[in-house]
Amino acid sequence: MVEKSNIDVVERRRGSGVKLVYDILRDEILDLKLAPGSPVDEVLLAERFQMSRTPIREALVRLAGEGLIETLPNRSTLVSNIDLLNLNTYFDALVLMYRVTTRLAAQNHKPADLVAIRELHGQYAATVETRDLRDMIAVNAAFHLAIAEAGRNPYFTGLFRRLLDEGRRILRLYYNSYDEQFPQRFVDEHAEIIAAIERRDLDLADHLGKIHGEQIVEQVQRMFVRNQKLDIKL
Amino acid sequence: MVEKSNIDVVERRRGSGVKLVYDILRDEILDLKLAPGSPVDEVLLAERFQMSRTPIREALVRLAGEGLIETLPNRSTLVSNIDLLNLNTYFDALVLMYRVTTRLAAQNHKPADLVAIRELHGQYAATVETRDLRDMIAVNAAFHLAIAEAGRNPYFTGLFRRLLDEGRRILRLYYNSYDEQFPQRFVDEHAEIIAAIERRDLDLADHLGKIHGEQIVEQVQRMFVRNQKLDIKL
DNA sequence: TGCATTTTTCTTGTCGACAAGAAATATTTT
DNA sequence: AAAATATTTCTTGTCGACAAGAAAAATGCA
Repeated sequence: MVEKSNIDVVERRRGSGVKLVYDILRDEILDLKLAPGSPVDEVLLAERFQMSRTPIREALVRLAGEGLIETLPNRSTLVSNIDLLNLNTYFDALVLMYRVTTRLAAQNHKPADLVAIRELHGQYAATVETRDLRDMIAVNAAFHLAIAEAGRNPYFTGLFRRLLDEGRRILRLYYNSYDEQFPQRFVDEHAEIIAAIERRDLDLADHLGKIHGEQIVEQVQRMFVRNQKLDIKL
Repeated sequence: MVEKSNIDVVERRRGSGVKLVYDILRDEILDLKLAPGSPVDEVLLAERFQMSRTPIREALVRLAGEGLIETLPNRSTLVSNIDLLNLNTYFDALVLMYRVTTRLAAQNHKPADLVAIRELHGQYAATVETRDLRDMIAVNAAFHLAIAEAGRNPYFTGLFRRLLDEGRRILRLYYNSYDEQFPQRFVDEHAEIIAAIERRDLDLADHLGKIHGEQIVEQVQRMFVRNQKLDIKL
């Protein structure tokens, strides 16, 4: 009979460790399981993931490249803070990317893209029913990313992905005050956007993307103001 | 008298090695001193820079994060190829960023920004006189980046920087067929852009940015076609 | 000779150990 | 007791060595 050690030393494929650590830490940062400003200790991570500091460090370098962590030379590395003072620059970029990606999707999409988009649209509608915020944020991001992919411009898709990631953190900040009525409206707007893309109506797609983006922005700003009034520390 | 070794073992500040390697390799890639597709050997680089593979690797991970090199797992790492088939998506993104950054600069600039922009404008005019293409490309990029900085949206600035970097590589491909008449026109257009920014005329700045971007695109496309006719391998 | 298989080589991926830098703590000096 | 200085501690940065994986070369076999 094979003896099973109580410490799981998992056999990993060479090279997979970095991706594992990167993916997990990235999710934990974006879901605010790791609070902004909290320290990221290489030695602790090495113990936690049962590997040496080298692959841990590589994952951290990648995360730093995306701005998710910050490295203070010779001292420590921290989870990046969310810059709430410059939220407007974030919103500017987000709305423009909503417009551009939706417009390009109307222009460049192929039939297979619409299948994928509709699939995610259905998933989003389902998560709205369950009222699970984490799923809603994730599926909504995936839905809009699928539209961006259909637009076939990797430069825009890349920036959009980063903006949606940052949005995961921002939305999570407002978890409690999340207004439960607006998701249904978003489902309808998503449907309109899909229709415009399918009809290849570039200007309408652009316009709907703009409205949709601006409504999300407005919603977040309202939550922001309300939280400030409630004196919630950010 | 102090004896000087013929091997320069330079005393470096701890942590500076990565930045050194990163900066040099980045420049060499963007100036096409390292040809797209050519191998990047960690051991060779370690010997060249007189340091161990660890900091070399960290620099390479960062370059990979920006898409400048590609890593084939367990095998080799290469300088990324320039995707000439999808040039149009590149141009789409570039023109939009020209527009957006110029518009935002008109909206958000402060007096100090204009000083910096004008300084680079002067430098650009000077490099046009010398007809040194490498300087022209670099200073032109710096000029437009300064405008982007004045727009104060780091998301746009980041994407724009990457696009201008990629442009360094693309322009260098066409070095020989570079048309010597258009730089002077660009100097004049730069002056118009500065004036629009100073007047805070958002729509005009946007429009001029668009025209300027499209003219660069047109120029590159013309060179592209001419090179294809001449049967130059790309 | 032509093809499959084994061996070698070459490059990357991972490790454990040590050094350097900065902050925190302890010590000395006035 | 307060300030300056020395020491310790803690985390990151770098190193040299070795292992793993894949391609290339060499070998064996029909």
